[in-house]
Amino acid sequence: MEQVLIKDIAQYVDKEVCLKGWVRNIRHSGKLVFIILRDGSSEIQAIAFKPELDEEVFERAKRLTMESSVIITGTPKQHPKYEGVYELAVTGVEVNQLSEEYPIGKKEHGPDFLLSNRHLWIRSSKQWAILRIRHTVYFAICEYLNNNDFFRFDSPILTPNACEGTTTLFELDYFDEGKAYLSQSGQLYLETGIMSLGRVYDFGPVFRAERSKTRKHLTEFWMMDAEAAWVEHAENMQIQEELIRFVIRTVLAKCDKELDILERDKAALAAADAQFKRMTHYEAIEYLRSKGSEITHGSDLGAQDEALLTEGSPVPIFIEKWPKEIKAFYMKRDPENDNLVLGDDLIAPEGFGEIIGGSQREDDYNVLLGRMEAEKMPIEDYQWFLDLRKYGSVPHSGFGIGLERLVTWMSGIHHIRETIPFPRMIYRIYP
RNA sequence: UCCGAAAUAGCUCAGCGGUAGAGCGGGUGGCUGUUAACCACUAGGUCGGGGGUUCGAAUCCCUCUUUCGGAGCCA
Repeated sequence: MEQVLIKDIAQYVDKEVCLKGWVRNIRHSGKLVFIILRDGSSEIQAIAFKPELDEEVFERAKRLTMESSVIITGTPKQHPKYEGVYELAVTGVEVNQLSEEYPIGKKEHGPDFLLSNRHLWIRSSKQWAILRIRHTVYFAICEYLNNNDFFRFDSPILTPNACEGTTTLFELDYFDEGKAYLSQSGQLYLETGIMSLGRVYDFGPVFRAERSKTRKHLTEFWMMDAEAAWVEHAENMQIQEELIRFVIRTVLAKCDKELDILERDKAALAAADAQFKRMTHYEAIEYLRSKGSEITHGSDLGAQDEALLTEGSPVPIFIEKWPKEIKAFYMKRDPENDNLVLGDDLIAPEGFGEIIGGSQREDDYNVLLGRMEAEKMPIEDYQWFLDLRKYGSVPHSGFGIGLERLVTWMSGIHHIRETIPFPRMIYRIYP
């Protein structure tokens, strides 16, 4: 008998098949047992009817518990009430392992309990949907980049120095070489790659020892950094926009069922696939002040400001040309205004906040050295980075996307902690 | 780190000075169409730890611990 996945069940109507999976829920009604079986690919209701089964098989079905692993044989049928829904008329039940009392019940649970049981929580349908969207977003990003001449260029996770300041690094002992740090961004290494491959990206975990406690922060998260030679500020934003719009389209096309499970507003997501707005930092501050914000020129945007800015906008908004004081040392000066840098942040609509930070990079040796000295950075540690401006420097730009932030937005969920299998937060490292 | 909230059955919570409660989950039984199924019965608690007030504390006060929400920083 053929073993099949539940997602393919429609192709096997009236043919006896074998399904291997777990019991999501079970209900009895006298001579009937209803088993919700899930197998990773999807779920189906299996029905054991006493008069049609051996006493022993029916008893086994009746004794199943939530999350037991089972091998069920049966015949797929069209559901008597719902068109396009299939159920399985059970012919055989083999218990692989009978689950003990399962901790996660059918009623609501608190976040502390669920996070402590994250290893089991991921089986729940919403978590299943989010993890599948994460998978889709991850590969959509790679697909777009691969199709646009970017090459995968993996940055190291163990690094001898900081990318942007030194207050938020996880520190560890590295043999006799002194301290090493967990990477908080692969960007500086990525800049070396463009001189070999032209356009490159990395995608992996990065670490920030910030004592942040919000629904948008993790201490370990996955970031995609992209970097391209000969690309300047305007084109950099164009690439970001095309990439994000490609991700939106891919998620809408491939994750319809997942979005339904999460009750995501798909129309809002589809509406974001249109020309993104662009605002300078100065314009953004003016706009926010006109809306009643107390924010001043020269300040960074707070969470409330980001929400206020995107309120009523169906599309993401680029904030570009930032005051140099509040942005990183490696960003290139705006040729039109020496006080500004050619950086851009992309703010997602619907209050999901910043999902991309990017910039054109400073490519002049002396200007860059000046910035680094002004910030009292240890120049000797960054000699390799400065070398890039000595040997065939080119205008170049890049950006970083926080995978979990993007998945939070796509999924329309409240908290970033559900977008990664095992979230790492300031007060949580188990399981 | 700062501000706020919470901790009672395995889970979600009610009880807020006078005998420890419900729903879900567990167990036993019933039901031929259930879909967070339903119905009956049943087991299950050092009320986060410590100290205090009181004739009497889950309840009031102090303290510690843990967690949650928010801020700052950022993706």
